[in-house]
Amino acid sequence: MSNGAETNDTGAVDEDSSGAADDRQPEVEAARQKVIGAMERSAEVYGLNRSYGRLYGILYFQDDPVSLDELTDRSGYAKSTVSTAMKKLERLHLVHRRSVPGEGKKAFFEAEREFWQVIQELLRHEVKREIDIMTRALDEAEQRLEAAEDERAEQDLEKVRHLERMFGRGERLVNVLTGSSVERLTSLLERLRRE
Amino acid sequence: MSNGAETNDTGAVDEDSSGAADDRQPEVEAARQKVIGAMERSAEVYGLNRSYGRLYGILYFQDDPVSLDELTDRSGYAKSTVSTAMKKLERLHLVHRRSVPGEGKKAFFEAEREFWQVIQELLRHEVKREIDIMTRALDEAEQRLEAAEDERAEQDLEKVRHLERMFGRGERLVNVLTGSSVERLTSLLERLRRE
DNA sequence: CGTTTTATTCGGCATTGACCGAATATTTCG
DNA sequence: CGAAATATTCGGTCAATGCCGAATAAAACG
Repeated sequence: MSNGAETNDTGAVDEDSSGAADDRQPEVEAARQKVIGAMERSAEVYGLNRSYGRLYGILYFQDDPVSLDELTDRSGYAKSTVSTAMKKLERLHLVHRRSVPGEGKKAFFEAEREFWQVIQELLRHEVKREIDIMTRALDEAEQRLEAAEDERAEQDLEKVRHLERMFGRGERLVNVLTGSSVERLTSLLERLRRE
Repeated sequence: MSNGAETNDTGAVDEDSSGAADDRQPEVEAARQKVIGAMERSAEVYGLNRSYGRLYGILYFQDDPVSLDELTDRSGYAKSTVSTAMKKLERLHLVHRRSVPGEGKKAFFEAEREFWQVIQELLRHEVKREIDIMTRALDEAEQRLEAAEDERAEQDLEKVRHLERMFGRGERLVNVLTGSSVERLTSLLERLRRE
């Protein structure tokens, strides 16, 4: 607990590129914390844990990959907590695990900073899988309902088919979104806005 | 607990339009349960509770608005649970609260069956609000960093601006999506696929 | 192959959240 | 306005989750 203020209480942590400790300039640190705080909030809203937002935020501002130990220092969480959090963040494609040549087994992490990339991966894997499962359930339900000749069955059938149409559209949308490059999609968006 | 099988254990619940009890045709009921089960799963995946998926599913298959008491019967949950669940589902724009003329205070609910509608409302309210909050945090961070003349600040500034660009795009996307009718967007999607 | 370094898993505690039934508030109707 | 019908809130219980530190496993190194 009391995680808000103790982020850099360990004092002289060696810094990545500029070489200086990063709690020197209080304004810079305040700016970072502002953004990281917003990320924590976002994480919470989108169904994740605040800690994930925090950890992602820490990574976001580091130029070079960060080791597990350094992350535990910077975040204030226990190593085990960070380890499991990293596993989840990796599954969400929000961070990447790196290994650094001279550093043995040590694991390093870096933030994926292109959100569109993250969204695409999520669509490709999680969302697509959900659509597939739903589609299978709908198909099976449709077959059962077609077999049963019943007034009740007719009404349900209509509703099931409505769902099938919507999920079909969803699937096509996902295909388009995951099949295009970021550039193509942004230019498309621009065109859209002007039309 | 044991929610899977006890949905219609109360026997003769009066049925809406067709007039017949709906656990007569086991095939029809099985089809429904298949779909409702998939909805429960989906709810879970998208960060909601299984019970919400279940309640939505029950509503989805009813032609006419359903009262709280009937929902309680059909779902097996306590009235208080259903009440709070409905409040949340309303906030998510997944169900609408209706009042029926002759029925006094009694509240009725019906499912919003057009998912795109749901998504648009969600974008318009929740997502937009999140984007706004993040944007404010980023602006403030940017100002602080512009004030501090520091090598460190430069690097952070770059990253903050990167976030601002991404969220700016996100906002424009949300605007386009919420500003267009379903028809326009589906036809657009079709065009997109063919290009 | 043992030792060292590092990551992961596990058991346990504290917090949170879901759900319930009872109590309370609100609305409608006579 | 009082009584009846209905919805909501509240306190409590149980399960799930987050987080920790210790124990274990896995990998790299000499």
